[in-house]
Amino acid sequence: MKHKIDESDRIILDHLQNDAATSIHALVDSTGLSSASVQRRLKRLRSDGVIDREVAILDPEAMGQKMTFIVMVELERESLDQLDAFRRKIEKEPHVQQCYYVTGDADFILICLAPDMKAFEELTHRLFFKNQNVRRFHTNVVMSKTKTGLSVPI
Amino acid sequence: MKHKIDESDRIILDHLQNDAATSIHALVDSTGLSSASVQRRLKRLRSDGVIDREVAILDPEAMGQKMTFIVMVELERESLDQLDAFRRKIEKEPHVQQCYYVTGDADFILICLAPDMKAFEELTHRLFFKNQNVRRFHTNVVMSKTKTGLSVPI
DNA sequence: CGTGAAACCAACATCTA
DNA sequence: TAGATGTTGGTTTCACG
Repeated sequence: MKHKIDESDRIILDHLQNDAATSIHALVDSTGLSSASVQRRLKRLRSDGVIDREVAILDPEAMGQKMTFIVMVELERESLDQLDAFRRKIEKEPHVQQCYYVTGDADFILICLAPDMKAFEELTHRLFFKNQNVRRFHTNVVMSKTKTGLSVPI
Repeated sequence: MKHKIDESDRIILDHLQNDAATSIHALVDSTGLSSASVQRRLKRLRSDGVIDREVAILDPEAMGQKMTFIVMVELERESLDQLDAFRRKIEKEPHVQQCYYVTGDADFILICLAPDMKAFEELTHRLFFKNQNVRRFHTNVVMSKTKTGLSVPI
C-alpha cells in the first residue's frame, strides 16, 4: 500500500507517462535492473495504484471537438446533497472533461469540450440554466493550449 | 490527413481512451470487423494523429504531489513576445500540468501540482512574483477532483 | 492460421538493511 | 529476518504476416 518510490521507480514512471508502451527491455536498459526486477516493480506500481491506468490520448480537434471552455460555477446552496447532485450530473456529461471542487469565489471549475459555440450554449442550458442550484457561472474560452496532459513531476 | 471517423473508429477509440492496452481481439469483437481491418484502422488513427499518444496516468498523491491549484494569470502587457516568453517559462516547469491561453479577465489559466503549500508558494515566486510582466494572479485551491482525465466525447 | 517476439510467472540463491 | 535482486527457464499471449 504505502509505496516508497526510489530512483529506479522514478525512471520507470518517467518513461511510462510519456509512452505507456515502453518495452521492458528499454526499461531494463535505462534502469540497469534485471528484466525480472523491472517486471516486479511494474506489477507493484500498478497494483498499488501509483500507475492509475494506461490510456490513449485523442486529439480533440480530430474528433470534431474544436473548442475548449473553462467554466467557473457558483452554486446557490452548498449543502452536501446539492454538491453531490451537481457532481453526479457532471459525471454523466461527456463534454465535461475535468471538474474540480475548489476554494474561493467559485465552487467548481470545469473544463469542457464542444464542437462549436452552439453546442456549448446548449451544454450550458442543460447543466446550468436549467439547474436551480446554479447561482451563476462564468466562462473563459480557450484560444490556445500551451500545455496539456496529466504528467506528474517526478 | 483529413480523417473521416466512422462508427467503427468511434468504437475503437472509445475503448482505447479507457484502456490503451485493449487487445485487437477485443476490438474485433466489439466492432465486428476483421483483425486485419482493425489493425489497419489503428495504424491510420495513430499516423493521422487522431490518437496523439498512449501514456500511463500516475496518481499525483502517490507521487507526493498532494495539492492541486488552479491559477488565473493576468499579464502586464500582452505583446506577442511577452506571451511567448511566458509560455516558454511554463513549458519548462514540471509543476505546471496544464496551461490554457484564454479570453476574459485572465490571460492564462494554469493547473499546477505541488507537494504542499510551501512548495506552491515557491512556485508562485519563481513564476509570478519575480516576473515583471505578471500583473496579478489569483489562485483556487482544489479540494477534490470530481472528474479528471482527458477523455474526448465520442 | 502459424510463427516469433515479448510479456508473464515461478522458483531458487544471494545480498543487505 | 524480511525484502529486493539476478538468474534461469518454461509458459502464455498477442501482433502481424
